[in-house]
Amino acid sequence: MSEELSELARRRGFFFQANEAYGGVAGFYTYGPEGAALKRNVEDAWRDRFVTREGNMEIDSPTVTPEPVFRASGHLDDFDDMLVECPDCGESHRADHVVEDNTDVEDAESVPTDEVEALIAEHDLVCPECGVSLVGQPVEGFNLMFETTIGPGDGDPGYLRPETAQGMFTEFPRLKEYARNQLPFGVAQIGAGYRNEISPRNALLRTREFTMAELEFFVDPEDDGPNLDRVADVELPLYPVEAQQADGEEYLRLTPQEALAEGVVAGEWVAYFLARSKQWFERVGVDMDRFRFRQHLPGELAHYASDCWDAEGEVGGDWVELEGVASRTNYDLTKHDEHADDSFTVFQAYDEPKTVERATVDPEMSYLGPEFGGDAGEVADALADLAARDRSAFDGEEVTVEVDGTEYTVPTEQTGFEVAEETESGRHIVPHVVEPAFGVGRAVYTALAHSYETDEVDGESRDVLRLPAEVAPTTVGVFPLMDKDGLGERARELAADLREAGLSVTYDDSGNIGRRYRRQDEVGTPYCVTVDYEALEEGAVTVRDRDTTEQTRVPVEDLPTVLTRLRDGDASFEEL
RNA sequence: GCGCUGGUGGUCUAGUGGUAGGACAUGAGCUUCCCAAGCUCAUAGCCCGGGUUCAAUUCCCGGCCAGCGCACCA
Repeated sequence: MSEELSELARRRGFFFQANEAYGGVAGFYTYGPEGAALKRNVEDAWRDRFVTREGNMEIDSPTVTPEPVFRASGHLDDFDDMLVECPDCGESHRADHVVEDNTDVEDAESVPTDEVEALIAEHDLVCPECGVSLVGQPVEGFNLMFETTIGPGDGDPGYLRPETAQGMFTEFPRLKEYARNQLPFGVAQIGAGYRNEISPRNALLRTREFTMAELEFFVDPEDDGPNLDRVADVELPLYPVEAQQADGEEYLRLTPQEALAEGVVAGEWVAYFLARSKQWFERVGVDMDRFRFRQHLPGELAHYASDCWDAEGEVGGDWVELEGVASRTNYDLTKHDEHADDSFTVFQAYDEPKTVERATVDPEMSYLGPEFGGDAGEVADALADLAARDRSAFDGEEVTVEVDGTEYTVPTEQTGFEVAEETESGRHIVPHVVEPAFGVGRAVYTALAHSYETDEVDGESRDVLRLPAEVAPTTVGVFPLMDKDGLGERARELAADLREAGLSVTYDDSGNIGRRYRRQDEVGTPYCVTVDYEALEEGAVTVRDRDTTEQTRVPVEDLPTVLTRLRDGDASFEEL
């Protein structure tokens, strides 16, 4: 199955290994003419669904990203695996796991590699596979991010982004302004991501450079969720943790409301995006009989996620992850708020301003300065913290605070302590994020695999890609029945007219008519138009439907409208 | 990264220590004309490097790539 599909993909120009003229390198693919058109159409459909129709905004941020961003996001640490190889059997093991499993060391992942080597020597650890000693074997860090240098010389370290999401997070301070500080709002991006996979596999399914389409949807967790009535009729095939642990293949088929009511899905926005995702996958050609949402097992969750559902499609007997809908909580924005200079919060006004009592200090610095010298500033900060935390500490004559292990005692009258009423009109919150993140190449591959069929027409087998008309690389093939008696000229003219009307058109006059139909079947062209003698006389042509191979006559002047409606799903072939 | 298998026109393949044959596809011509028709002609190939040899696409070693399994990982 996947072999046939790869062969078709190569032969017909959907996708193929990149740089083959130089031997090629694993994990990189070029989309050929058909594939690039298909991919673009899939992306356009995604943009239509998750940007335009949701009222979200789209950005386009750099792929090269400076190191501090990933230090903040956690990718520098958490995308870095320590590997140690057995000298005897050659197995590679996660060095931190070997240490954690055999010593009382916890969180070995955060220990430097040379110390991990020392730990292995100290405890005389052995290969979990064959029992040979690992002492003296080098422990090597392997970070899945591609590293680069920004600028000349040593420059600044940078990385190719492993996800587009960080672009939405790092630019959040400006984006929230564009959203006029109103939650919820969503920011989307379609673009390349990079992961230096140890072992790229399965054509487009695990590559080192790949296109993702990600939506970061920022919400106030205390606000109401989406209007689920709009997706009330969508049935979600859910495969929750409990079902997986019971080793069952039983899926729950629930609407978003039911899934929430029964506690299967925790978040309203997650439920909403699962429904929208399912609709979108169906729209671009994923077979709903080979589709499910699988909940991440606890140990499977990424470092930033509290809950995650994967959209999966079955290809060749394996389930392929197509999308992850993750609750990223406020992890990322909080991290960037800590590490970066700007503020990653949104001011949420209360319905009614609140009056609160607040304990504050206004220390007399002309006293603290001479008394504590260079530590005076920190003492003042400590007093402010203490006031907010425990106002009773200021009841006596003196107040004592601790800074870096040293105690400082200050007369209360010098602290400017007071309890005052303040009016609060709102609060600054760090929004939570719900993230539907799609692998575009995986969606394209799965749509191809699910569309690919071999059937029989008049006893002859034919390969056909039953891609939805909306995403098919070419919408219409135009053929002269024969290239003579003016049929060719008329057909070329018609092809040009249809292109002018915005349709993707292929012209073909080579070989007999049946062969030309089969060529278009193989690349998934949904409609073919043939110019015959009657067309010259009556001004009507035959339109042939890919899936049924049936034909009907349509007046030439109606053709641009009819074909456009067919492509956009505003009409069906049977209605013609 | 380890193991197994493989790498011959665009695609799929046969075969050989003396540089290769087929099928499909593609292009031209004739013919035919609404579902892969026929004939003629044409284009086009032994993954890369090293070794053995008079001679390597073939044998050996290494590499790269692919598929699968393991490991790793979204």
